[in-house]
Amino acid sequence: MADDRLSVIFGALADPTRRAILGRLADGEATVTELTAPFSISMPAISRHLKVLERAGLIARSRSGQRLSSTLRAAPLQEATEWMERYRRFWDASFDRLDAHLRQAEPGREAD
Amino acid sequence: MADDRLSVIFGALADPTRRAILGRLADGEATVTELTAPFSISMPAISRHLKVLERAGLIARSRSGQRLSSTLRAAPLQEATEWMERYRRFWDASFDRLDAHLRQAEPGREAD
DNA sequence: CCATTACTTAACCATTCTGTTAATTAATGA
DNA sequence: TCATTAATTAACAGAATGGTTAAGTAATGG
Repeated sequence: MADDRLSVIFGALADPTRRAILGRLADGEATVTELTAPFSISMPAISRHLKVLERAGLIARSRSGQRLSSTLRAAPLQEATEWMERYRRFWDASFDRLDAHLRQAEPGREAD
Repeated sequence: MADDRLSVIFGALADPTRRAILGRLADGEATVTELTAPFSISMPAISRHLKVLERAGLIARSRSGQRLSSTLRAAPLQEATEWMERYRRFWDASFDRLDAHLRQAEPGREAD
């Protein structure tokens, strides 16, 4: 995967296990053991998913004794959303001028 | 990559070349040749990027004679955005109740 | 028809990803 | 101090990714 910021963020979100982990963390911080429990994969596998999420800035980790807790950090989701905003006009009801431009560019085709 | 819908969408967005292609298509449809021009990679490589985008529903393709045009389809971005909405409260100013819950879950830690 | 243009498919290669099990490190607590 | 618990690191395997060049397919136009 490319190592630019958005690629790292989208890449982190491109895995259902990692998205499920974020879902769990929305209910509050959790240890690696707790995050492993709901899944049928090994702890080392979860450990590496957490590293991917951490690299993307989607979680922060803090040790308290033996336990290593992960906390959700949603700022990167905002970055991702902001990137997508650029395309919002393509799915919005207010399609207007641009829609016209596209139709004109290939007159024979209708939007599906 | 997992083949569930969101993974396919996020996976498609996790590559800078593919995001650049979407950026180009925001200005109107384009042929494979036109999409290849700005990059230093081969046409077969672009062709496969387009397949990935098509699988994600991010582009639609239509042949008109020899030319095979790609058009932006932003609906999947809306799906992705809707998934992220679930986490909006974590980056929003209106942090309120949830923020309190998180602080309580690990009293010794402050949000960064 | 036949050369050219537009694009895809095939075959290959290197790298990265996701999982495994086994070994290691670090902190606790009896 | 030493066994236990929590988690990471190491070493490995298989599949997926992203690029290449070469070959194949399809439409055009002279």
